[in-house]
Amino acid sequence: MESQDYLSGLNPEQRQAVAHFEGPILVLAGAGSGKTRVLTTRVAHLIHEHGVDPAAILAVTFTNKAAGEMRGRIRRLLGTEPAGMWVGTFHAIGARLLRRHALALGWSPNFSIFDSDQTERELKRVLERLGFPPKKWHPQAVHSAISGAKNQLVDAPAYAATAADAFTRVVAAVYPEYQRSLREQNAFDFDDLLVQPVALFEGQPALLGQYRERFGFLLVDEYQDTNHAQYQFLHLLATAHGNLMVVGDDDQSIYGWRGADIRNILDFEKDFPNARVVRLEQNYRSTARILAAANAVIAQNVKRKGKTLRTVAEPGERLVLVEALDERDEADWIGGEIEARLRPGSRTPRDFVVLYRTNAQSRALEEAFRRRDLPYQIVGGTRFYERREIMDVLAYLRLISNPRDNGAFDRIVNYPRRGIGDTSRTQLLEWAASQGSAPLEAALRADEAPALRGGAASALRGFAALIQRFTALASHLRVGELVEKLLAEIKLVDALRDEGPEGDERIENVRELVAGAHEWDARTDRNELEAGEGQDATALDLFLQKVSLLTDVDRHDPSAQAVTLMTLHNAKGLEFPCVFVSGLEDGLFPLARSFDEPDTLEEERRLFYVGITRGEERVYLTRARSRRRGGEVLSSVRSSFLEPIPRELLEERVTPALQRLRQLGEVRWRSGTPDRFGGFAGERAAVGDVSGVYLDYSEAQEAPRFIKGERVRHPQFGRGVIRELTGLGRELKAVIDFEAYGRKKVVLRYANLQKEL
DNA sequence: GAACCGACCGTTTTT
DNA sequence: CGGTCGGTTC
Repeated sequence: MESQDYLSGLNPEQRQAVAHFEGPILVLAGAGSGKTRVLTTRVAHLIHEHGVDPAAILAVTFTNKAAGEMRGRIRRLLGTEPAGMWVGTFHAIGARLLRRHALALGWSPNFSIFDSDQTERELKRVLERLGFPPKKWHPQAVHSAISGAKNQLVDAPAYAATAADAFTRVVAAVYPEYQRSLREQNAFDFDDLLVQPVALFEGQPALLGQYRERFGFLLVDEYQDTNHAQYQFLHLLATAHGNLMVVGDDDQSIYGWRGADIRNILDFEKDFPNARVVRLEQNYRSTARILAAANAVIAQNVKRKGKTLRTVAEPGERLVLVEALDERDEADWIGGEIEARLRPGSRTPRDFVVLYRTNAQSRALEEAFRRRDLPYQIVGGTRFYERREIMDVLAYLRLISNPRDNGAFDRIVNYPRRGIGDTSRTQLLEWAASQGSAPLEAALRADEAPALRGGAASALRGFAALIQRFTALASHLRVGELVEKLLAEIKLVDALRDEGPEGDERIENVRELVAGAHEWDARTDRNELEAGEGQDATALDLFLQKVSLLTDVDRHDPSAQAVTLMTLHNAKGLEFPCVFVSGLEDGLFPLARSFDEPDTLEEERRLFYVGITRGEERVYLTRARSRRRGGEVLSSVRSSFLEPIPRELLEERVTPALQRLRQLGEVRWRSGTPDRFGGFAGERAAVGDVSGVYLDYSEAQEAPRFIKGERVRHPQFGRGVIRELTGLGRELKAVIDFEAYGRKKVVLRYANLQKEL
């Protein structure tokens, strides 16, 4: 292969980036500007032209799937496997490092990775143990506080030093305990996969030196979404030689809420003063009209590096702006439009994607698609690996792999039922704690526990023996065989069948898991097992760690003949001929809470920008006049995000149902104005559907109006300050910090609040 | 020890 | 509205 072969198809800027050899480089790559191509081609170029050893390259991608694709494309460019190159997400790379060096940190290589669910269960246990009622201090909230701290590389002592109010003091107490119990269980949470490698490197300069030497070239995709821990990780490795290429787009930074720091990309040139900067502004994906709309939207943002996408593409069709009656009508219209455009040979279901802001919106769409028999695949929402039956099987596997995983033990000790109830379980756990041993160990010797009934004790022993037997099997069986043997042994399918109708779907899911395990066996050759990951990890360990890091997007199959349904967040990096962005209503998109802070509103807007720029040929922007949200019907106004789009780019339509309604004339719609309630724009309207006639029964608001931050007096609780206002009309609720009673939520209709002057 | 039933709660996005 | 949790009952 000659380098001009793969360089010839590139534009000058792309070529500049690809040809860059040593030193730091920032590639600001607009949507659809061919950044994946630049990344992969540069890797190929490094290897082919500069003779860089593939093993000296570390490439970070945003999803596992992207990692696989990148490796594949490089292989095709080179004609050989880039052996030894590391490609993966930050989390996967972190897990890989930890597997190699777990012992140095006090973990062993068969560690469990706790997902949010397991993390929150563990936090709940810790909260209880420390005497904080989990009802008052939500494990979820504590989790997000700890997660935020970890992503900022703030450890437990540092956190405690800054804890100021009641909540942070609780977190400060929980954090070290939680960390201790992770270690006790030989487990890491997601955030640890980023934080612990940094701790490892910082604690062991010699080891860091080895990796610095090994990874002479680093490449990072989606750099705008890195958080501080990831930043630190990269800098530890890259600062010495400076051979770091980061690719990203500040306009597509959408993960601020999980700690991503947009400053990482904005300040790259400060971090590396000698950095080269290349801008990719030529878009190859979308029509000129789609691009013009996207540019108009993103131009509203203040905090950006500033770039404008160009295209030589045709103007294309105008964007279609659709107004529907409600979410059902919206979904139905979308389904109808897709159906009408399906032409075998040209448009097929996989050409379409429907995007939404919140997962809850998928329900109406799903129903509409079912009614029409349109094939669809939902990405996200209830994830495959979070389904109960899957979690159950995985809990078995996790316990087999890591006998100290107490969460897994707890989950399956009595599933399928083996006569071990809460009482026996509690007794066992207490006894185990008093002995200082893990529950599984204790179960093995359950007959020595004084408090346990004989029946329970022997059931526990049987269970522990079963796990032990499979632990032995795991060292030489392939994962697929192991799972099948396990399922037969515990008779899970029978248990599921007994659960009645929904058991069938669960059985299907379990079968899918088994198939997945076999597939994984087939793809993972022995070399990888032996060479890559050290002697101590079994195939099962690797499988589990891999599975824990899989995301929904990884399971998305773009070749399946189905319409894709997913959140805007999940759509990053993907493209489709036809894109629907739904729910464009103030309060939903942008989401109500984001109105308060300009930064958050800008992030929301970037999300919209991401949505529009997914489209190649056609973009639809849909909204509903009223929408059911959590039991109440809200009427809403069009999203303010639509305003900057020039009218001549748009074709406005209404759904047939709304059309009919308009012809009936004279309907009093009291569309809500962005209000002083600080919350959802719009007001509650009781909408009755009587043969297609919608009536507005919303009530006059007689209650005095309150605003966020206002001082009020409550007949019972005394003085306080309004912190949050939610719900509308009669359902308006306020979260108030009372001077004497702390935080309470009250319904204004009943509370009889007075303004405090 | 398990099944059923009612109360309550939350509702952004994800590795 | 839907799901989870806790309590009650068999």
